[in-house]
Amino acid sequence: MNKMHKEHNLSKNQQIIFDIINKSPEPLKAYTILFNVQKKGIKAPLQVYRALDKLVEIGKIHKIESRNAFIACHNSSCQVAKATAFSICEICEKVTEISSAGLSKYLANFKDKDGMKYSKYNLEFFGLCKKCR
Amino acid sequence: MNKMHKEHNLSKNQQIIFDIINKSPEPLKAYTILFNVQKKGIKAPLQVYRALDKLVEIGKIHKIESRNAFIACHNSSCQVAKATAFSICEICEKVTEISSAGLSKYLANFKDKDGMKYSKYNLEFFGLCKKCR
DNA sequence: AACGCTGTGTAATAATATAACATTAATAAG
DNA sequence: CTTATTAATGTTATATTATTACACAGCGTT
Repeated sequence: MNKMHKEHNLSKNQQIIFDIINKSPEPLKAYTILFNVQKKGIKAPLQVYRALDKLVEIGKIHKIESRNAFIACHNSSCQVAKATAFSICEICEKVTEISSAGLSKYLANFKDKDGMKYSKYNLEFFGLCKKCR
Repeated sequence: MNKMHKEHNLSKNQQIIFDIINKSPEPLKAYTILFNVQKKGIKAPLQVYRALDKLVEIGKIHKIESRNAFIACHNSSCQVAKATAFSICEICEKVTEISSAGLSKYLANFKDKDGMKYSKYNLEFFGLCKKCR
């Protein structure tokens, strides 16, 4: 089983929850998702959180830490679940995933005072989006 | 006394809570703080959260978003609570504030695809600290 | 069949954070 | 000094976010 890219066949719950996040124009919170999937038989928070955990792990979605919300990855299947950057509008709360080769290169190579490099990072920029300015 | 910037005279509750965070070698969570200050007459979560909000606002402490925990600012350059960077050890959970002129300059000047600059950012690096490697 | 692994279902509860309202302290303006 | 205004406090209740614990089902491997 030597595949370059392991295909993650999503399970039923994972697929349901991914679809909802993927279709949403804005980050969704866990309990918002729960509310939206109760008609599909997912009744308990844990069912949602388990799917979210897995989806984050495999890079299909990202968690916006400052908002406790989840957004689908649109970076052509972020093999970089480990290197995420977002811009967040402080008025309308619009969140956009930043994909900048320069930025990711800079951060991936960043070394601290002790020369230590890091395996993972999350960056959140805040400001006002075009509309809100 | 060297006053480069406006002194914020902390209120009673703010001072109590800042002292605890400032003395702690590790980030503290709101309810950990609450338990630790109940002997000093602070009884309710809201009293803690209000002090935390204020302390974050004036840059005396920072919130580690991925951990829901608070750490004192030891970086003379970030009286601005607007540009924060941390390294987090995924094993021992040690958190260190990064102060790198290069990094902060790079991020402060970062423009996205639309040429937009941001007023604020928070960056969290993850990896293993020296001890844990 | 027995095992290990992943996923599911359910109930209960823990942990994190805010709303609403009343009061008091500190500061600024007349 | 007095009043207006803002900042901080105290208290109760509640909202929001997330996990623990336990039972079981499906599937591929041994």
